[in-house]
Amino acid sequence: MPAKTANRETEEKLTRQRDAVLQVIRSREDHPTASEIFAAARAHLPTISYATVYNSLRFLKEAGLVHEIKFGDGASRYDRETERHDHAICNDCGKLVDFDLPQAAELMQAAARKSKFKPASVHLTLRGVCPDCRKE
Amino acid sequence: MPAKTANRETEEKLTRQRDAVLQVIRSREDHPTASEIFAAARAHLPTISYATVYNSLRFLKEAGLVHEIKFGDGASRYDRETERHDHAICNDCGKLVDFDLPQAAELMQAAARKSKFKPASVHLTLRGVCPDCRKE
DNA sequence: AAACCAGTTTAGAATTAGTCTAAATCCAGT
DNA sequence: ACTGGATTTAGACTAATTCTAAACTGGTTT
Repeated sequence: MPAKTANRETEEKLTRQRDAVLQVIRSREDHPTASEIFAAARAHLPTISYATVYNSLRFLKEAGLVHEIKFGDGASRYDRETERHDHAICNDCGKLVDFDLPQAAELMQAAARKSKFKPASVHLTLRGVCPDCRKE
Repeated sequence: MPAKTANRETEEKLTRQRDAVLQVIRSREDHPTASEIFAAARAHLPTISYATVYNSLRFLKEAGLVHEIKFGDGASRYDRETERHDHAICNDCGKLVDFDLPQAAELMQAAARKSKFKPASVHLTLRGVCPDCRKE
């Protein structure tokens, strides 16, 4: 799947700083925190500030170009994958992996029935042990 | 379902402060934050400190008497329900509701297959609009 | 009962993630 | 070049939580 492209209006507002932040996220397989993104963006744009990283993340999120993942444990993480998907977290090493459960639509209906909410989205989190940690 | 009772060892260590925190959580239908618990516990035990509330919450969590819910938005919330269950969050008013999806065990297997993790637990989050907000 | 000790509580300092503010800078249109 | 709105910057600020070190408990031991 090719990376989502920005629409006209978003593209016009994609300043050097915002683009640097976007490129950092797109260049990584993992899910960096704001502070990791800040460090990596500095390598390209040495004067970029912390606040600008946060501002850029908000902008990119609202434009639908990146996805924010919040788990209780510390800082938000950012994901280049913007389609709906689920997450697995390793209880040993903390690794965070994306996957997609195709039955999500049915699940959402089932959850809506149980809770009486009008459904908008569902998200599933698996906790367990990742393949690497399992070997040891 | 009756409230889970503490085992012998836990019961011995259930100091006045820890018990006050537990009673606050058990007395509420909703999911209070640490600061709400602190305020309520002070009503019974005027000298209890913030740090003790946090220490007590950690103790109770480890003893399996309360459950911590962390969503990205601000403070952790605490839940008297300690059995596995899912959550629905209202996008309008922020209300947090418990429910249980009986197909959780199958879901966990499906998620484990997709992610290649050794599964330990699953948790599902529905976002949508709660019945109250829907009326308006 | 005085001394002791491990565990607990207390108040406040420290830490972390993220937001806010106000001044400086940038850039498109005149 | 000049202006105005949006953006960036550095640093102050806030909120949630953890840490620290001293004081306090309550149950033994002498």
